[in-house]
Amino acid sequence: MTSAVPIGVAARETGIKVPTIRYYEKIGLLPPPPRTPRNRRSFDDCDLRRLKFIRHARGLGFEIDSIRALLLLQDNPDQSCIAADQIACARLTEVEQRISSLAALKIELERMIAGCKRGHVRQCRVIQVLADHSQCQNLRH
Amino acid sequence: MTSAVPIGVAARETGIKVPTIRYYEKIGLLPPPPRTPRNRRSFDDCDLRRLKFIRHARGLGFEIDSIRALLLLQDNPDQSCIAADQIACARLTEVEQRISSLAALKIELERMIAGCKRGHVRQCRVIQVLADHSQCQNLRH
DNA sequence: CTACATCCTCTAGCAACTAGAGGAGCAAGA
DNA sequence: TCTTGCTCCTCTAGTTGCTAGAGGATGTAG
Repeated sequence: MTSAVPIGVAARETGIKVPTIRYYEKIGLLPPPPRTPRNRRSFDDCDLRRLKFIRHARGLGFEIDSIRALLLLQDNPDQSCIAADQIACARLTEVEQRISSLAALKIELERMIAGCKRGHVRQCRVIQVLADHSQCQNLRH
Repeated sequence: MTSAVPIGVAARETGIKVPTIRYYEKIGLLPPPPRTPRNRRSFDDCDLRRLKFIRHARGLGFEIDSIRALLLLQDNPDQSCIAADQIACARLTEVEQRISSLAALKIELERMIAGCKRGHVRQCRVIQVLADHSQCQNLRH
């Protein structure tokens, strides 16, 4: 009903910036929408749904290639969804690893900052720890 | 004593790849080392320490510009170290924010995956949630 | 009639590297 | 002697996911 909106409206509705929408079209995430006689892109509800899907997935940190795979699955609803599950699981693993490595960094940074007496650089614990990795508790980085 | 090593050895000692060391020189993080008569870079202990400092800071997620500032402080040990402290604190805040947003993503991904019955894409919860943001508990992303 | 908004295309830039082309010098082995 | 292999050099272009800007067309409002 409301279909056929220009790119600016599509951007407002989906929260994706205008150049980014064009970029998604260029890399083939979004099928090229039809053009008006004045050569303007004209997006329908289906395009908007697709754009929202992309935005949501990007918000969850999925890479463009994963999103491409997820969209392909969405386009073929009779397929098994094991692939979608795998992509989501892989992303979950990534997120878990990232969280644990950031947690370690947090501890290191806190130790650094706590040790700093706010005097001269010569005695600054932040600089000292950076200069000498062996002063780190956590050896993973 | 052991000074004056070529770039390959410097790379091995510091754990930074050869092209990356050249890159750091190019962007001015590392002063251009002297060359041998055969035009080879020759790194001394001071360069190696600086490279290790950079590697450690990169490992902690500091951006190049922050590292530039930290190195400048290290080069002037009589200055106050408040600036170093501020850079570290800013990084800590970033890390904390990143952790909490990743924690939210983790919950969302887990909910998604738990809801998936591994049947057809048509009923796949992963795809459904991506397609409809309102099904998300967490509205931050 | 002019200002403003919206759209179009195309190119170039960001961070922080990484990969590859194309070339040189030197030592050890066949 | 020749070849293989290692290290080094410079330079350019690619990566990811956009973002910014140039330069131009068209429509509407005042």
